[in-house]
Amino acid sequence: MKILCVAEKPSISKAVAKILSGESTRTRKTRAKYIMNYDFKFNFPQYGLCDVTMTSVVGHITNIDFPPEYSWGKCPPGRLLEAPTLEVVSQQDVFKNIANEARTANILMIWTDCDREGEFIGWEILQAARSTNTNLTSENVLRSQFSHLERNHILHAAKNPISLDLNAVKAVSCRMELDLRVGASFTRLLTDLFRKSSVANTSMDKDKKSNVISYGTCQFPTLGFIVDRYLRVKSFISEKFWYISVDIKMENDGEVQLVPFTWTRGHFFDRLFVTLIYQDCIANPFGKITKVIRKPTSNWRPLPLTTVELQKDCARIFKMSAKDALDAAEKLYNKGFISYPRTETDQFPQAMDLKELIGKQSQDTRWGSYCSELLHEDKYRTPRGGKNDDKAHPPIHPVNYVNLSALDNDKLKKVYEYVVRRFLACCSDDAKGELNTVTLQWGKEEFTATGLAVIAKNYLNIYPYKKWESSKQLPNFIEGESRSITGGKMKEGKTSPPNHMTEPELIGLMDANGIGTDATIAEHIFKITNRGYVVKTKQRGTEYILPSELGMGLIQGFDRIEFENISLSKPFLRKRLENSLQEIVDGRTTKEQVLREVIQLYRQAFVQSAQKGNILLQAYKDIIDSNNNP
DNA sequence: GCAAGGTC
Repeated sequence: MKILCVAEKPSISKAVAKILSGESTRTRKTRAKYIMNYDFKFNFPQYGLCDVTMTSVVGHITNIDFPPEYSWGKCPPGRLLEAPTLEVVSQQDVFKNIANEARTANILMIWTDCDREGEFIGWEILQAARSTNTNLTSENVLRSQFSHLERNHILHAAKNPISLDLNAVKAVSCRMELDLRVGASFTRLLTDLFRKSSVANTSMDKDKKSNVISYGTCQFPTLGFIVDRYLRVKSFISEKFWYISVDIKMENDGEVQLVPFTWTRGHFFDRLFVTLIYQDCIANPFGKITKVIRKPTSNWRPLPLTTVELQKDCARIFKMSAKDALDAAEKLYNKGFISYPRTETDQFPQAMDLKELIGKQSQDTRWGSYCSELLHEDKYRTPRGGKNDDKAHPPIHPVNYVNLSALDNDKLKKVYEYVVRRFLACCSDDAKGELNTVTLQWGKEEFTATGLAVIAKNYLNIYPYKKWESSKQLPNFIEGESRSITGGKMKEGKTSPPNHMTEPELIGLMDANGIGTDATIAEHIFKITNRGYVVKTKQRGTEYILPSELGMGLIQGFDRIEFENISLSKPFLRKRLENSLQEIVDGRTTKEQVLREVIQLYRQAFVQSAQKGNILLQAYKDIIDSNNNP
């Protein structure tokens, strides 16, 4: 019996082959870059001792496109919403390797990631295998389920396969088709429209880095977030507010200390209202300490690391772009130093031997002694678990030790050190402190003062990326005592404008709204930058993302058209599609149904956009004019 | 020359 196993990426096929074979494989090179075929024997309970070939693809091997008669310029762009589509093999060498190896296989076992895209890639692999071996049918195509590479987990997966989830395959093919139809039709429409307009042509050069004005179902909501924030900052009007604050003068060992108390009611925008309350208060020369509470508090260690968190933190701490952070993580992964960097999972599988991983880091001069403390002084704690599990990859963690000096560049060093420290922090205890809260009653109003004493830094000792420090200690107040009010004032403040969009905030928004995935969020930001829709600028050390004139014009133009039931610049439609895809997976609706509904919506929007092209152009011209004559 | 999704 011969079994062909195919994984989604080379690293998985290598690791799985190593586990199943007991480390004795014959390795064959292939014509496809990065891909090896591993031959070995394995005893499957249901088939006995089998000849196994384990190989992989490198992500998708096919893509969807239009036939040549629908290429750019050959048909009106709107036709692309209904035009036939083709499946094209985009990775010939990879496809051929599968086809070759499948010739003599009795069984095909799919080892792609256990997520939606993985299911589709599994289906692509099946097509490649069937191209030479039509005996491979649903009867003898198996799908193994695994979410990490721990030995027993993989052995269990090999022995308990299920079948491909065809609903998931349908859902992905639905997404692909919609993204292509909508993206290609609107891109051609916009590009042709702006090219015909002379004003657009002369003014666009400064924004333009590419000669295409692309529309994408992820690009535009991303751009929309940035424009939205920009407009909120620009149209912000500061408002005055009023509040009461109290200082109490205390003598502590001969030293005079002013203890500031804050009003529990915050602030009000009505000056007269605060004035009346204040007048009521100042009638009393004394206030009363009504409550003194000391209670233990903790500062929680971080959750296990996801891609989105890695990118947000690298932007915040090291000022790296999301793409640079992911690229660096990718390199570290390919060298075997860290685990797979694209994951949504923020909980470690129970069976994973985390202490072994900590042990590997003990040799480091910076964090090695901390590792020893964790392992030998009973300071190790099982990491907290978050709510996310992509069922495909564990959280990002260090796999092997490397000395920072052996890494090529600064970005690699920073990201590796961050991943290690984050992991060690996860395996440490929360920081502990004591929170002291004193409540003061003055007239009818309540005020509080708080003091924090950090008692044990614990994880913070290894995790310099977060600050949690003791505040000035409060003097000893006694419950029930009266205190003279030395500084009771009514003060004025004003609301401050929001900041422009930063990359970590944008990543957070995209993640929360389902725009893009862990693997693509960075690319979408990169793409709209490259298209000239947004620019990054530094202000006082922080990098902000601002819309360009073109980016503003596009979003405002689409908003001015006011489509029915749809917004091309907001995230709702993508989120709705995401829900529909899940319904396809759950069998509550069909791919055809979703395609019909969504295409219908976009067709209406397309027709209107084509008719009202002048509105789109005018919006852009208006932005340029207002910037020239502010 | 168009998308978004995998992965190197």
